[in-house]
Formats: sequence, C-alpha cells, structure tokens
Amino acid sequence: MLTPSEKKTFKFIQQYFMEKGYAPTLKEIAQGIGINSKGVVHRYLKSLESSHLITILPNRKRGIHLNPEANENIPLVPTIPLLGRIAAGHPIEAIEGRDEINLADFIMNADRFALQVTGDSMMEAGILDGDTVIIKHQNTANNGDIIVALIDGIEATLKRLKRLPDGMVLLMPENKFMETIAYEPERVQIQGVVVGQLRSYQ
Amino acid sequence: MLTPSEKKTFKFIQQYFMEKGYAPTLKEIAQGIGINSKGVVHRYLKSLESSHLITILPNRKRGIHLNPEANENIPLVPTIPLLGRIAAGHPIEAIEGRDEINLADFIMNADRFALQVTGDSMMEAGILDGDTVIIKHQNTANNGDIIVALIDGIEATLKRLKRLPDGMVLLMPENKFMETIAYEPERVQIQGVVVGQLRSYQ
DNA sequence: ATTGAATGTTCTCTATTTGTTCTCTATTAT
DNA sequence: ATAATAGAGAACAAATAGAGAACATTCAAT
Repeated sequence: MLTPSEKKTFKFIQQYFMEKGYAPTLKEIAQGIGINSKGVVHRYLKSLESSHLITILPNRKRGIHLNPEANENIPLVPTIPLLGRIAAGHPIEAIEGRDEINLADFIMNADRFALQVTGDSMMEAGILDGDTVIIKHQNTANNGDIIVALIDGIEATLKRLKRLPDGMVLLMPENKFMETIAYEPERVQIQGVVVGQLRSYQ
Repeated sequence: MLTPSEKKTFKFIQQYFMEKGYAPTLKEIAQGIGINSKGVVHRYLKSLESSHLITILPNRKRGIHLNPEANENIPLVPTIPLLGRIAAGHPIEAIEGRDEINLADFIMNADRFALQVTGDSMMEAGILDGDTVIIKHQNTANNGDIIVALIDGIEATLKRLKRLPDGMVLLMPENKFMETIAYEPERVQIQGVVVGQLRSYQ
C-alpha cells in the first residue's frame, strides 16, 4: 500500500521517463516532488521497489527501472496516466489540468455496448477492420454522426449519416472505393451512435 | 446491522477511494461526513470492520482496506458488453465465447501510459489527430511496431519502426504526404510501443 | 590509471500528522 | 428509566514526512 508521497514519486518517475527517455536522479526527483532531501527520496524508492513497481540497480546513477507487470497498483479506479501530448518533431508536452484518463468516464455507461468492426467501410474515418466501437443506444442521430443502422430490418451497417432536405437518408462510407447509398427514411432504422472506438495491438 | 452514520461513513470511504486511489484519514472522513471528532470516526470504523466491510491495518495512516465482497455494488472490473460483430451488409453476428470487454485487461498495467496524438502522421494506420494511444514502456521493439521514439534526445515522434540490414533505423509515417526518414541507430531511442488506441466522439 | 564531481546509500534527528483509547455529554426511541 | 446512537475532545502512541550529514560508488574528464 503506497502513501500519497510514494504515489507522487512514482508518477513523477513515469512522467520523467517519458519526457527524457531515462530515469531521473534522486535530486531531480526531490525537486520534482517538492522536497530537498535525497535521503527521503531514496526511502520512497525502496518502498516502491518492495511494492514491485520499480527495480533499483544498486549504486547506479539513474538506475531506476519501471517494472512491467506490477499488480500492486490495485486499480479501484480504472485510470491510466496521461503523460502528455506527442506531435512529430517536438518534445512531449505536458497537458495541463489532466494527468490521467478515467476509462469509466471515457466509455462505461448503462446504455453503451461494444461492437467489433469487420470490413473497411469506415477506414478513412480511422475505424479499421478489427477495431471495437462503443455504441450509445439511441433511435435518433444528428447529421454527421457515425451510426449503426438497420436497413429493411435485416442488414446492419456502420456508416456516417446525412439527411437530405427532401427527406432521403444518405449512408456514407468513409472509403473512396465504396459508394454512398440513399434510402427512403422508412427503410433505415437507427440503432445507435458511435461514441468511442478502441483498438488493441497486442 | 449498520447505523445511518456508519453507512454514511462507509459510503464516504468508497467514494474517496474511487477518486483518489487511496484511503482517507480519520480527519478527512470526519470532515467528509460533517463531524469534528476523529475518535467518533474511529468508533465507526471499528463497527464497519466487525461487519466485515473494511479491514483496518492497525496504526497505519490511511490504513483502511475495502473488503472485496462489500463492493458488489461498485464494479471492480470495468467491463462493457460486447454485442457482436458488424459488417456492412449483414445482420449483427454474435461472437461466441466473448460477451464482454474488460477494459482493465485491455489497457491497464503499471508500465502503460497514455499519450494524446497531435498531427496526422499516422493517419493511414487509423491513428488520427486527437486520438489517445496507450504506450507500453520498453526500450526495444520489433520491426513493424508503432513506437514512440526520441530522436537526438529531443524530438519525440510516433512512427512505425523498420530496421534495415545495414543497421539503419527507418521511422515510417503512415501518411503518403510525409516521408520516411532513416537514422543512425544511436540517434534513435525507443521509449515505448503502441499497444492500444482509443478515441472519443463526444 | 587517476581524480574529482556527481550521485546513490545509510544514518540520525526533528516535526507534524494521524491512529487509538479514553471520558464526558446530548439526543432519541423503546 | 434505560439503552442505543451521536458527538466532542483530551491524551498518548505511532507512522509519516522531511532535513541534512557522512560515506560509498560511479562515471566522465584528464
């Protein structure tokens, strides 16, 4: 069980690692968490090590390793540290005010469910074959929303929605090799709207 | 059976845990439930402990554990139902064996963190401007992995990795308007590998 | 190989915060 | 009246937080 100071220390190390690519010195950690004593920092590191969150290479300068599979961090809150913003050609830049992502906020909710996407019809919108989309269940949608639509009560499809002034409903794929199709409104039933998307590379 | 004050105390502790990830002090609980006396809080905690709702680590600061069985109402594992597979032109098809996605498996781990992506350099790999990528911290990577690389110790970038037989390192964007650049291996430091990606449309 | 500065390690000391155990009082329902 | 519930707050013990000195080790420059 970590004390707040130990948690703070751990987060600082993670952040430092990302920005610089190597571990901080004790002095840098001390400054980073707002104290002066290297000795105190060392004590915190020992504690983090016995929680298996880090490994200390004895006597090595910047000899701190972040441990891969550390389950001490029993996540009551499904969060993951958000370390910053990455853009080609710049150092990683911290994001003010937000330092973690709460997955519960991000996705979970009673009326949400997931679908696994097959096919490339939404490729150009960044939704690839194999991705999972999070759908909010609702029967209406706005122009431009990506929706799950049921056509003629049988076919299900994931498309971007556009309603024409004359009432026709366009279902537009995001793939230049596929065609937009127009339907009479009574043939199209909206089942939900895409509110999130996730992909695993493992 | 719990008295109203004890229930209030328990709920406060649960809430605090969700928000901070560690237990509150007696003083914080007292403030949280609107009283002044630490002693009174301690009495409530003893009662909660004998109801097996919590465990108290003696003399430890913030030494309160929530007992798992007591947390049925609060989802320990963040999951979302996986309803099936959607492909253009077919009804939604159920996926056997898997009926929910565990976000904790998906993402969380001590050596994972998130970065927010700026720019379109990985657009054709389905990673768009504004997306969040989940990075696993590691110093090596395989050909074809999408990595966070630090170039000359300064620039950070998200690219696909390819090593040439002659030792040069290619960092390849997934955008036909951008160019692959080759670096001497010593200029490129691998900071992590993309293991997941998420996007919110809200 | 030597040297010196930087860094890691181990301490002791101090202060503050927090947990624990009391006793005392007030209110409410049975 | 009695018991159960709520609360205040004092007194003490223990954990946490921090400073900083002293020494050991590493590492880069010479």
